[in-house]
Amino acid sequence: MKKISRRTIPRTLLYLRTLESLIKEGRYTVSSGELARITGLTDVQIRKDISNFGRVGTPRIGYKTRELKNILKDYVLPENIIRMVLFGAGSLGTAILKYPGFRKQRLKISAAFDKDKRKTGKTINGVKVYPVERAPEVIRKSRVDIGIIAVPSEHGQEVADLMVGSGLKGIVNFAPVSLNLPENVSARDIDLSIEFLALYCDTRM
Amino acid sequence: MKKISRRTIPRTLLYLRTLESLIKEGRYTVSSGELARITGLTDVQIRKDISNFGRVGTPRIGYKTRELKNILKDYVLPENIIRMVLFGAGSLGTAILKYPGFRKQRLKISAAFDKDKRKTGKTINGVKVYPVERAPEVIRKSRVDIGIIAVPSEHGQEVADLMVGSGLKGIVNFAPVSLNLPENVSARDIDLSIEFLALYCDTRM
DNA sequence: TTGTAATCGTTACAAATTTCACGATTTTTA
DNA sequence: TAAAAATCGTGAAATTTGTAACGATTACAA
Repeated sequence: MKKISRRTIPRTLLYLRTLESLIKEGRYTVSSGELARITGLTDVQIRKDISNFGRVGTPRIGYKTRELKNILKDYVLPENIIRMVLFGAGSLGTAILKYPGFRKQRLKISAAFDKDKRKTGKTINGVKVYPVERAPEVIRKSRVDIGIIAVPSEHGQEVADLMVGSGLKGIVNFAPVSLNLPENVSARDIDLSIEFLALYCDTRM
Repeated sequence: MKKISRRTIPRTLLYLRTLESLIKEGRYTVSSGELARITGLTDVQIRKDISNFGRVGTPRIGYKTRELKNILKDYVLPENIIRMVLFGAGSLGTAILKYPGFRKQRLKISAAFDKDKRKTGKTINGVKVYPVERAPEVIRKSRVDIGIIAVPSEHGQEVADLMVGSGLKGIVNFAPVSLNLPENVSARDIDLSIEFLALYCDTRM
């Protein structure tokens, strides 16, 4: 299995999203050129990315939407559901729990945790909110893959430590703080202020 | 003014965040090595990024936290407040309206818009929710820089068109759909499913 | 059946980004 | 005062990423 370059992965997920939308519209085929117009990337890049996954297109026609979707899925989607847990049932945490886009993807939030006793015990969008103390136990019991940090930044590190201690290997961190993590744990930081300010810089150049 | 490479901008914003935190702890100086340990980047990359902004460090000492902060600010933060508007006052929109990290940065949401008459008229965290029809008028009146899309994906494009029509030059798009935008409008897409799935791929490699 | 147009896949090329290596500078210490 | 230690800044090398060019392939039309 060919090694896939770091940046092609999110692009491939984007192709998948696009293909699913085209399939829903009833489209049977699509060319790299059209995918380029839709996604804002270039046709060459799309062909090159797809060539990682084998010779799958047909000259003069393009790609069969369903076939390409299935091939890409093999590389970037897991066979089973990805189980996630969420820390922090504030407004951001609640928004994540209610996010409708996870259902189609194979993403599922198994449990949520919060420090605040007024929030624990509730169920938000079908997900139970436990007190943080129960996190290690609940995580171990249900084979969780990814943890989400949606707590105030001053508690980010302690929550991260708790996750690492419970065996999680992937963290998505919405708290605007740099986490100190062991080598074998992957993280993805989403700092809204940085996203917005970076966009602002883009508009000025 | 030297041209700053695309990827150094978000890193510079990260340095700024880190410096502000160090300053709050009372630190006067910091070395590239320590910034590297905190942020997870390498010391060379940090020195090289900073060298874009002039010779500001002192050998054997490192960087003065306040001085470096002020210099970086000049390059990546605007003089004035950045005004933003939000489309979609659902749970994600509400979370963005309540996001506490914007206050320290120079980011301010001036107004929100929603289609749903049950949501309009309210005020969420001090921000008034208007019916979408009033968007062009409100945007023009208050010199807005950036628009945020937090509506269901099937309405993403129409909202984007409305934003472009109202003169916005930057869009942050949380809807999992590719927007068709004119050349002169910058966009940043944040698709939560893609973020989570990409992280999952990272954990498997 | 042959020619033509559209599109893919791939090799070579270019650009951007990161890493390396090391000289220069400054503080501290002997 | 001279040597040592720590750190910066930077040109060059290496790597990664993206782009261009173009031959190969296929469907379709004449």
